[in-house]
Amino acid sequence: MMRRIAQVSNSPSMSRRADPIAPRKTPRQARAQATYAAVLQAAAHILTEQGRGALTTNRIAERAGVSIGSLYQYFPSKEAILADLLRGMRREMLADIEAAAAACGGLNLRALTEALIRASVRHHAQAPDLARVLEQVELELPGDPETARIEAQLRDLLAAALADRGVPGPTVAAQDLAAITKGITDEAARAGETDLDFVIARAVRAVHGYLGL
Amino acid sequence: MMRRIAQVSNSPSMSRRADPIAPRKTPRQARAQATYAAVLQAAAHILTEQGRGALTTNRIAERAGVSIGSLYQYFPSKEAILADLLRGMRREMLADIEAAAAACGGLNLRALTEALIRASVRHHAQAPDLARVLEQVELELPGDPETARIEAQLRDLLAAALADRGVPGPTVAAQDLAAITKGITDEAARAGETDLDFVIARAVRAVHGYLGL
Amino acid sequence: MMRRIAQVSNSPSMSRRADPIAPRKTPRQARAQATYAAVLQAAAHILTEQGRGALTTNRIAERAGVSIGSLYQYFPSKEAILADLLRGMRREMLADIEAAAAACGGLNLRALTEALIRASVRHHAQAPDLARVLEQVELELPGDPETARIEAQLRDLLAAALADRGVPGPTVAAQDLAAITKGITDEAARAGETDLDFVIARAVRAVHGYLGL
Amino acid sequence: MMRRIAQVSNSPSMSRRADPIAPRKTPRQARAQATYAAVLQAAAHILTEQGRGALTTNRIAERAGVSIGSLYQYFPSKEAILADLLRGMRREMLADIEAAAAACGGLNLRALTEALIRASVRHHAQAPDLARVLEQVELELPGDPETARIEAQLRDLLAAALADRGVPGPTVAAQDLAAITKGITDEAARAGETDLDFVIARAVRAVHGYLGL
DNA sequence: CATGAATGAGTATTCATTCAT
DNA sequence: CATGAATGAATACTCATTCAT
Repeated sequence: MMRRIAQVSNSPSMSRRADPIAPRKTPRQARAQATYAAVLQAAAHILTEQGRGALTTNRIAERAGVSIGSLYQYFPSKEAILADLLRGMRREMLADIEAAAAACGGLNLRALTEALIRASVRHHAQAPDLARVLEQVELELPGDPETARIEAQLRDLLAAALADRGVPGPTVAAQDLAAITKGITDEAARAGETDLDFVIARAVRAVHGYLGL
Repeated sequence: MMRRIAQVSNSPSMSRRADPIAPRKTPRQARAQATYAAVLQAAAHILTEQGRGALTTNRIAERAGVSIGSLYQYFPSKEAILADLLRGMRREMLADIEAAAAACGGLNLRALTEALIRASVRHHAQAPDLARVLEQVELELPGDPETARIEAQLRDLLAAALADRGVPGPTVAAQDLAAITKGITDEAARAGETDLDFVIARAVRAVHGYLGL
Repeated sequence: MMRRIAQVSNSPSMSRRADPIAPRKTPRQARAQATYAAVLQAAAHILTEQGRGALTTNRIAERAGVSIGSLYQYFPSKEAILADLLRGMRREMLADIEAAAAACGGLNLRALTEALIRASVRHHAQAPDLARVLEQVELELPGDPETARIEAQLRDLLAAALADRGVPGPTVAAQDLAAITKGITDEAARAGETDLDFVIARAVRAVHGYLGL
Repeated sequence: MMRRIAQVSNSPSMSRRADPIAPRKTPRQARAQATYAAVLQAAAHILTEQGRGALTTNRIAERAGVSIGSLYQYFPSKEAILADLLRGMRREMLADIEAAAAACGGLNLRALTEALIRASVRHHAQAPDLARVLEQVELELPGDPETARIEAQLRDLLAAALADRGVPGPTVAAQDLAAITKGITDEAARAGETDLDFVIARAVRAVHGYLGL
């Protein structure tokens, strides 16, 4: 699978002081923007290459070519950096899936699910290690409302699309569809597979079978 | 899903001094056996109740009612404890699946896959948090040959069973079957589902669809 | 006890570059004066409301509505701000005591001491927290000559007044008079007392007793 | 004034885990006892010689000839060390004052107050800097119940003794007696005085005057 | 063998201060 | 002059591991 490292284009909008996870302040000047992005980039790199255990704030700052003090100008804690990466990943995923769904407006269930799975696998395949780590991290992180909102939107989008096509129990079906796709993709990545289309085909077969198509 | 905490009856067979993950020495006497098991028990408890971040060797020793020195008599490092837990979990899983497969000797593909999925979901459901954490841990741990061997056995067992019933590409199919089951089970656990049979039914539907049954 | 927050009208007279405690430069323009005063105000507020541990230069600047850079235009260091506050407090105190002493030109010892104690307690009571913190700070601060001069003036003023009325050992007596007043006032503030006149009465009784009146 | 550095014989009795100020665990072995005492000794030294700003945990450990890890075996935080020193000082003070009071069982008010003042000044004079710093620190520290209890005992002891001798408003009088003594002693220490008897005489004069003797 | 005291490298985070824009 | 981004030494505290008793 091809790799493209990170989703670093998050644009924090408000300066929320009390929240330990919200970004600390909005970078206004160009230099500040660069620092902000560099920190996220560096964190993503370290996570994918060395794993969560190796993610220390000093290491992030060093890799970002930035002082530890600068890092803390923009992120109130290490967890805030992780939360930001996760948020960015979810935002991208939602955008991809929304685009795919929009492009399938009038299509039947077969075509729709295939398109969604294709988008999903492609997305996961870009940075499978990062995705896996961030999903692990999500379980320990104090929930970020923005992230929760995006995830809810994703679930609803999927469930609505299935409901439109007359799938019974669309909520559970949406969950299982996502779970099947994720399961097959992760395991394939772990096994070192690189042929995306093959992975997609198998996920599609499982989902279509699950839906009785 | 019901919970049953731990798989603590691992009995390491050889004393391998250089290996940082292999158990340090075989406890032969009763008291030693008890200490050994208590450490694993304690580690499993802490992992499920407080998460990986809370797992410290001192805490394990305290919870096990053992001195930190004694802990290090039996395990050369914290990672060795985790590796031991993982090994135990895999051993159990292999045993369960082997039993299920043996009981299905002459059965057709439908019945076989259902039995296997049932065993697998049941297994995961016993201690889903522990399983999840240990699987995360596995990615960072230096591979333990014993664990690798068990996993290979599991894959081969599954692949062989599928091959026997004429499934094409049995190795990939085995991987996907496991991935689908794991994906649906994990996501169900995360969503807080407790109706095991419902989860099993959905996994079976997906797998049967995948296999074209 | 009533509270009035700060003594912020210090007007530094000379530009002494090498001294780490002397104000950095004389603000001549109106805006500069305002900035200078705002910084002192902000520092006093933070000290009284949140204590010395919360006094950071960035926080001072923020509260003063001034950039951190501007703060350092006028004060060479955080200690300089504290020294300036202390100086201001001592100046006020000297002014109050001088006024009281002047008003008592021909009075006898009883009346004089009572007037001085009254002025002193009143002064302390305006901002007891700030006074206490600044006195703590004084012990750690490299001595500021201006402040030292004011304190010497105070001591001399008191000693002279006592000497004029025939008190033997006027220097020691002056020191003790101040110590008694400060001791009783501080302890009263700490105990949460609010009746200034009661505090004054007790200090007067002790001092008069001490002086054999 | 003579100096004798520290009150290091505190003997923590119970292991109270949640309290951020209570000692962390009771040192059982001789080596542990030594470490515990060395930390307190070192902290007292640094406080008196370099002031509170210089009191860092690493510095304490270094001066104590102990690793930073050992320090944290016995004290859960830096504040706990300060609280322990304060507690020790209060314990000593209470013991001294109790002894003095007991020795004055049937004495009249003049003799009693003189004895108490003598004890108090002597106590303060042993380590006046340490006493001052610890009293400052007390204001910021989360209150330790043990310390509060001792201080209450001290106040009550004094008030009762005064009440016994017919002093009106014995509680306020006790507070003022202590305040006067402390005020004169501190200021004398600050002025560099070394003649304890002279200090005592002046405090006695003020207190006797205050009490109308 | 068991104990638990001791170790110290490593971690997240703060804050006084500088300097390019 | 004003701004605020950047700096990095310093701080409190943790935890895997060792070793004397």
